[in-house]
Amino acid sequence: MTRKTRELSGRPREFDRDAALAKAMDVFWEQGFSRTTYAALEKATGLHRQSLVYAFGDKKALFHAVLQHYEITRVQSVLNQLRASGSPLANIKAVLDLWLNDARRETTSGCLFVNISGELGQTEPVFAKLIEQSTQQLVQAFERIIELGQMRGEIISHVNATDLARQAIAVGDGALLRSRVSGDPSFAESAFQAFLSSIKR
Amino acid sequence: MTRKTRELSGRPREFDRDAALAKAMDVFWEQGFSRTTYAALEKATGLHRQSLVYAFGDKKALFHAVLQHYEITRVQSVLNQLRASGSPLANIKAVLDLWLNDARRETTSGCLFVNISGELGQTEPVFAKLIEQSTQQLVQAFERIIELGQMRGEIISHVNATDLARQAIAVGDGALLRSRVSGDPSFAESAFQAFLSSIKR
DNA sequence: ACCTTTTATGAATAACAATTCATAATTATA
DNA sequence: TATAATTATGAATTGTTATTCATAAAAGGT
Repeated sequence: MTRKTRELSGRPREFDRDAALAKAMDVFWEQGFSRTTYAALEKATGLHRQSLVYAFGDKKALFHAVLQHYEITRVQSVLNQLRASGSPLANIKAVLDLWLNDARRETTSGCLFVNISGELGQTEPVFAKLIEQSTQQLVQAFERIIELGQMRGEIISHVNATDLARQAIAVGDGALLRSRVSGDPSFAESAFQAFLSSIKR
Repeated sequence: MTRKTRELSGRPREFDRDAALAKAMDVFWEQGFSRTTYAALEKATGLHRQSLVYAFGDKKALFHAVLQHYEITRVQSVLNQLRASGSPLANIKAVLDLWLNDARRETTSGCLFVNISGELGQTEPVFAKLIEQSTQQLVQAFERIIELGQMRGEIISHVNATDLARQAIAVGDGALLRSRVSGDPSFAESAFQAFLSSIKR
């Protein structure tokens, strides 16, 4: 049973829920779902496993909360960057730079959603749907900014904006994945460079 | 201990090694490494788990053999397609079509290497290196065909061939991953369409 | 002060999965 | 035909990990 807010009586929680979630997120980010153990979660959060169960439910429920936390803290910032005013190409470039930072990190490298996508596949519909929704939001935001860029003559217009938006996500996902496995961010740098150059008008 | 070839005496193996490997490959392809159990491998291959151990070694060794089998049967065919004579753009298109078939499959969807990349990360250097080598071969083959395409005027030449080659891999990996999670190949179709159109001169 | 509710924590348990054991079977060779 | 080597298969066993138990502690409400 997950307790959301403090309702009435009872011993107050000694730790910060979001801080614990952030620490747990790093573990799943690094190790995926199956390989993450409660021992690792205890070490990272400094909490007793039972405290995690009280606060978030079982392992799947905790992971679900982690995915939501990622969506709020990470995906949203990318969406904000895409929706910002200013030059469409500059906004896209800024997002690619955000992703490059993720590729360059030693631990928690790449994108949590990408890292676990292969592991989960279609076996966990709840998680798949959560990831899918974020992906669609990102595609839509890319689509809008690309359309704007096409209208302003910054971006090539002989390619469909929806297709270009999906390509952007695919390049991002694939490049971050490859850089994570190789431990070398230059793959992502290269791929992003090519993408930017090839859509520029 | 893995037995490679039939040397001398002893009871002969009743099953075909490569056929068993192909069946095992499908299980890992679908479920990844951690989630794959010997029960599932027994069911898929029709073999006793101990027979698998005799033939391939423990779970990691079996998985290693599976990865090599994938490299030989799948990666090589992509490489052949890229190195084929004929129009560079047509060759690239043919590879994207191969990948689309992988995206459209219900089971064993996507690319085995991509699917397990996120799960493994850098935790298993042997597997990471195997995947990395295949990736580099693919990048090189793309690079060559793209250079040729640029010389022939089929492909845009204001973008570096190496960067474009890495972008091609990134788009392929990312698109297959997204289509696998969503169960909808249209994402990959879209992304590939955009890639082809945007590199065409 | 007492009861109820919630959390903290050490310990137990239960489920599952990889590995190993033990034995029979099948072949080549001496 | 006896022996060594290898495989097939049912049955343990070992190890790991998520989950649950049990008890103490810390709050609010009456």
